[in-house]
Amino acid sequence: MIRLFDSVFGEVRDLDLRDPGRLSMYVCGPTVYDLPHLGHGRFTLVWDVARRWFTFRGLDVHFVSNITDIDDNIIARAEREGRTETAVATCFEAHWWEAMDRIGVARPNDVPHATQYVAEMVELISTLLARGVAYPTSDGIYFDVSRVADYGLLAGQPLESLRAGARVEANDEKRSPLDFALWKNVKSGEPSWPAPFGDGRPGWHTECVVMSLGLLGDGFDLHCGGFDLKFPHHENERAQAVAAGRPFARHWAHNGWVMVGDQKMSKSLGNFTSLTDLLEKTDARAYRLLVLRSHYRSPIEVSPATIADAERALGRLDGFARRFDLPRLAGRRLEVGSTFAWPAPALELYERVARCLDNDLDTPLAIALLFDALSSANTAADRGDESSARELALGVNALFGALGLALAGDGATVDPASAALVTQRDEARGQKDWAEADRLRDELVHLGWIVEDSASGTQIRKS
RNA sequence: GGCGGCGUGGCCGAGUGGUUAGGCAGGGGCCUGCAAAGCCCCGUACUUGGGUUCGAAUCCCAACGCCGCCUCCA
Repeated sequence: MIRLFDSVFGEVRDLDLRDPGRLSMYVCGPTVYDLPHLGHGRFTLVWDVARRWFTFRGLDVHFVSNITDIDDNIIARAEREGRTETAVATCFEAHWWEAMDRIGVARPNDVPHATQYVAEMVELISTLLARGVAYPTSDGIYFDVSRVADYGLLAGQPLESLRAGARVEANDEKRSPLDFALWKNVKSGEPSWPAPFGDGRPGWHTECVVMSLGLLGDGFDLHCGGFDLKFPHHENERAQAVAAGRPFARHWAHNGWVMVGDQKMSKSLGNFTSLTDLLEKTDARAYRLLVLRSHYRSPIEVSPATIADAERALGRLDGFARRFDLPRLAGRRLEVGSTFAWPAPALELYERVARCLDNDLDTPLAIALLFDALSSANTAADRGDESSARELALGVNALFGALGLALAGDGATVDPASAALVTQRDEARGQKDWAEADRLRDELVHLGWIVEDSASGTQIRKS
């Protein structure tokens, strides 16, 4: 049984699925008006890991994540740069997928785009108007939050206390500061779609509720996103579904954010680093390992120091993969646990790791167990027990693969000149000509190789 | 003001009422011609002050410090 912290109940609960064996999950995706930043990297990695693990455990996962391709920020950027909104969205969506590919985030089963669902949004807004839970103002259609009895469920506080903390908005026709725009009336020069209540464009909160229900159906299993989306975004999505009489997500899960120093990385603070920049100078797997080493609900510190730390740890994993010549797993493919043959020591490891991950995705504990197993395998190999060492190593590799972390066992191709130096060095060593052996090693190092001696002779790899 | 979270060894980062988290860095050792890799050992940590308990980093109370949401945000 998979258990996950549910944001509504504030506790870890059994994942109670709509259809046993099948899991429908929706993750709020990006608004494509700028390069993806580290926060995007974290949430996509967290939910990619979740999806991979659920799949590994045998669930048939239907994973949907959207692209918001129309909103104020896109319009503003288009205007500033003299491009069309479509051009801006297309450009940054391309950057998005490039980054996703590089950090090894598997593509969702469906990627709805907001602009493709406008007709359904218009329909929902019409329903809400007909039911009297939405009302027009001079600049659009608003949702009346007072009409949803349990508004504040996700925020964890009642409407009245939310209202007390809301900032005062000057000169507004809104009935409550908490009411939100379902539809924004067309302004000159801005893209718009026709609607019986006036041409315009949809509000952000309306997009996700329509797309999630549209692709996953009423009462889908799991709705995920960053903690900062819990309120008001998810609250408002839910409010619309409830007001329209449609069962919404059965479970809610939220991930912690990326910290820069002591502060949250956020748009308003302008302190974000683009994921694209990070990937320029870092092995993308290091970011995945960094994410895996802390719990998904905890904040993580991403800095040159923590990234470097993860890179060194990754180096150890890669050395392990080389030692046992492990097959490279976990690319675009989602692994399924039942397809692996688990020898006894590996099976025990799998069961222990599964206990951690099934329990609210405790990846840090799982990683700790995997590092322990790695040491055990090395120890076994050191004392000459090659076969059980290898069995355990294969298990470690399969489990890292399950989490989307490919251990790199395959070395770089060795050019003939370097290969010749290796041969000469082995000969020199055979004759105990240490001076010559050291000279040849220096030469290889100079060529950019890391030189390691082993029982089977000189091994080199790129540094 | 309301709601929520956090404070762990040099750094990152888990954790549970009583037995080793783990990684990285550092020190010592084994192995090795030397090195690298690997293995073994070591630092005996838990913001502060009370309390509950045979026993608390883990539960309760208080204090201090920090962060977040209530506005765009993943």
